[in-house]
Amino acid sequence: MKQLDKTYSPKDFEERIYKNWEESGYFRADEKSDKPPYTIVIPPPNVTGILHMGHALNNTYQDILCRWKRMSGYEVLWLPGTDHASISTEARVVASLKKQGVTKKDLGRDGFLEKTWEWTREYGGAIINQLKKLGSSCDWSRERFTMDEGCSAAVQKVFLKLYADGKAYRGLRIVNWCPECKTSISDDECDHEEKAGHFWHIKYPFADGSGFIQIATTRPETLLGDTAVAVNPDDERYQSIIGKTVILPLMEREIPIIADEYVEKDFGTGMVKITPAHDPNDFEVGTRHDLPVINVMNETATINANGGKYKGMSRYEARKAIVADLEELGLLVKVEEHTHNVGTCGRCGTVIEPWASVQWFVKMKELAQPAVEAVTSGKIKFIPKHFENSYFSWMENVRDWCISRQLWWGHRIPAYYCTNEDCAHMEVGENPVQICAKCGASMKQDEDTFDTWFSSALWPFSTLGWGSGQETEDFRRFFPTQTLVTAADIIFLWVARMIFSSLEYTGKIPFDTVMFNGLVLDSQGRKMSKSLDNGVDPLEMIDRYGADALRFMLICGNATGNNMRWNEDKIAASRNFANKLWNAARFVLGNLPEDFKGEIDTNNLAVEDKWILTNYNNLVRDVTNNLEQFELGVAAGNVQDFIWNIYCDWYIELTKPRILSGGENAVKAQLILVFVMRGMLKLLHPFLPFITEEIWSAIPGSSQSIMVSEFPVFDEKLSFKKESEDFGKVINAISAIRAKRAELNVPPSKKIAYEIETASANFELFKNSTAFFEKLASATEITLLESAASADGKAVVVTDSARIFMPLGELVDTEKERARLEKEMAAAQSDIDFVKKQLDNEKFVAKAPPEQVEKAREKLKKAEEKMSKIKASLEALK
RNA sequence: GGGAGUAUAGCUCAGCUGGGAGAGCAUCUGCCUUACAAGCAGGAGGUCACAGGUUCGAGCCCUGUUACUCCCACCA
Repeated sequence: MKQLDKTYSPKDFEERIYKNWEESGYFRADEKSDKPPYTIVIPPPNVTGILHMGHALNNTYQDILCRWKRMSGYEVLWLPGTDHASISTEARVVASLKKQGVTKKDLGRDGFLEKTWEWTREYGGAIINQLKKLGSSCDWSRERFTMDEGCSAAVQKVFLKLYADGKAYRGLRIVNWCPECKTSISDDECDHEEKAGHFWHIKYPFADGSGFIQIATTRPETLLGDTAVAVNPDDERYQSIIGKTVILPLMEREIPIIADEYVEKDFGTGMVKITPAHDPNDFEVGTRHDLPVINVMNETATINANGGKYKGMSRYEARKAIVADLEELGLLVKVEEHTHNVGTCGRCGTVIEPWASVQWFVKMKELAQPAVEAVTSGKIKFIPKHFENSYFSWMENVRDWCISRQLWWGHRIPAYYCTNEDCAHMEVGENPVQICAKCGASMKQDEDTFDTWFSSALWPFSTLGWGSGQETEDFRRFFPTQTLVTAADIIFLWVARMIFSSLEYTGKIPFDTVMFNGLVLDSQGRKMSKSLDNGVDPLEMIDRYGADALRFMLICGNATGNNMRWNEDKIAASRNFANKLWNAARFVLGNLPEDFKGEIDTNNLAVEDKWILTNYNNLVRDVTNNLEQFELGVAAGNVQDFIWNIYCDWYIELTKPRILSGGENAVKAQLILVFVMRGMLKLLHPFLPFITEEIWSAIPGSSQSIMVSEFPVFDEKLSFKKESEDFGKVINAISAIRAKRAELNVPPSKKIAYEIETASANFELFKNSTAFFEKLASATEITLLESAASADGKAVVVTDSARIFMPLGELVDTEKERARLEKEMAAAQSDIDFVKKQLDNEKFVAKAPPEQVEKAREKLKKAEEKMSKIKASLEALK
């Protein structure tokens, strides 16, 4: 039999245990199993990412669910993998190349991709090993990567289908352009920062020389691309000038004054310069009025040839120069301070330039509708439910999704264009197209790749073999998946897109429940971030406290979806709990006889055994309930409470007299101790997988891992309501004695003979509990009495079933006793008053549910019994 | 501008469909009681943000207010 070390030292076994699990194949899902499936696909971390607290929390949730379901008879597949994270990875490779003085262009597309694959192989996988340290029970044999063959095939298939259905289209649109990353990004990848700026008021002269109009702008450099000035059609002030033309300053271009609803009459001058190539709203106005789109910037946000003499300047240099020139011309009316929100690149922080360019889009309207329905109908549940609101509002206002990115690291778009500009023929297809079918010129593949989220959106089914040409066993077996666990910040980027993608391509929901984990904030309630350098490293915490402690700290006492603050005291407390369990196990297992074995006999149990079994059985019911409701924090709290406050503090202590006496009685107690320990270890295993496994393996008769043992089920045979309630009287009596002794500063070493006055029906119960009073209340003996004894020189404590007299001689101060009893009497009286008031209220009796009324009556009865005992005690004092 | 979350003990947070407020940590008192001082026993500590309302009964439901946080939109 294995011995547990004297001290709890998770470092000594966590790694070893994980290795055993992996080698035993317990993580592997069997696609041929006939158990019901339970599938979770991991939110794939960036392939070059490092484990942070958010991952730790998110994966702990998933692991708890997987381990629980695995033990509950499901064929569990937790499918892991990583995301190629195109823009992020590409940016990092570009940055590292830059240090060597090399650019993307120097290497060329193929060279760059080769370099990036190398990089991925070198740094990828780090996070996978870190997930293992946490205890994650992923099926590593099925590990996937968004750019592996299968996922890439799915991306191709989806795009071809979208194109064929007319749901993917290519067009000139305003996109969020990052001049640093030199790519478009979607609205969802765009952050907004409040920045101090200016409002420049500028005069545009009428072409006919009849004076000026005045517009205001925050971006004067876009003036170069103006193709109109707009006013509101209902604006009385400007009726007469609609249709006239003005001369665009600096460019000397004649542009019309148009009328469009988009313009707010009351804002600024009520006149807006229209720059279709550099503002999304202006672009729409331009489309309505058929205005030319004049793009004045290059991909680096420098002014291009359309910008006249400003060509070559950066957008900010041009802004300065233009303002100066306008001033010189006397066309600058005034400059106001103005703070406004500026879009920035979510990746690099550079100010976004709205930029007209040709991109691929997915039409969203048709896709969104069934995705909304899947959630309103309850086919997909969000936990907590309120996150549905943001999902719906996004879906209802969704705009077409720009899926092309001007990046090389990613899935290249399978579109081919004729190099003959006059022909401009385009083909989209699986196989490369070399020669233009129309004009015979050569064809060239689109240089762009897909948005990373385009492949992530397919993750729940692309990873299971969908798109490989035929349905795979895995896909049939494990799709749809069951639970998705993620943070709420990617509801739009990811969750929503998985839902509509899955419905569109597989015809099924991707998962039935989305469970949200909150954020782990720093101790001051701020987000952990690189720029603040306030992140707490999970690996360091695992190193110092163990993975179990970290997991428990993240889960226990936290409501699903709520943010939490990091606090190191809590992880220390979690470690202490593990230590407590460890030592309990050392005591229980350390005292077992060599040949320990046997079953508990439910027909031959001591009352305290029935009490612990009943409590344990209730725990099984409660924890199962909690897990089913996704209340993981409550579940963890319940198990902890049972182990520490019931099993350790009471039951182990209660069994000590039997254990120390040895023999048959000891074994009887040990059977219960071990039975309950096995059960509670199983209940705890999803939360603390390592320590439970380590202890489990030291229990005689454990032939296989706790991971594959059966999760406990509520068992009517283990419920002994009457005896359990009876034993509560003993516990109350012992507690009352202890409190009294503590109050009077009586050390445990001072043993006392107690007299217990109680109903004769309780005599046997208390008599059988003599050993407990000796052990837990420092009694030499107890004497049972049916009626009041003399209280001279005795302290008296009252429970609702007994009065206990403690001869303490000089320690007892009669006056103090009287004062205390009077205080207790007042408390009892207020109890009685409270319940009486309720019961005297006819409306309460009439309207409250009968069980509530009954409960109140019970309460009153007990309170009155207690009152009479207190009164008797007071009498006795006189 | 729109939406959401949070507000409960000194601190961090629980509190399920309404039935006299809970935990952990910290604090105080007493204990090395042969599993555990990372411990044991006992105690103190709360107008459940504020104001109304519904109800026999509100921390919980409704309305409004305040403070903090987050998301969406972006009036040039």
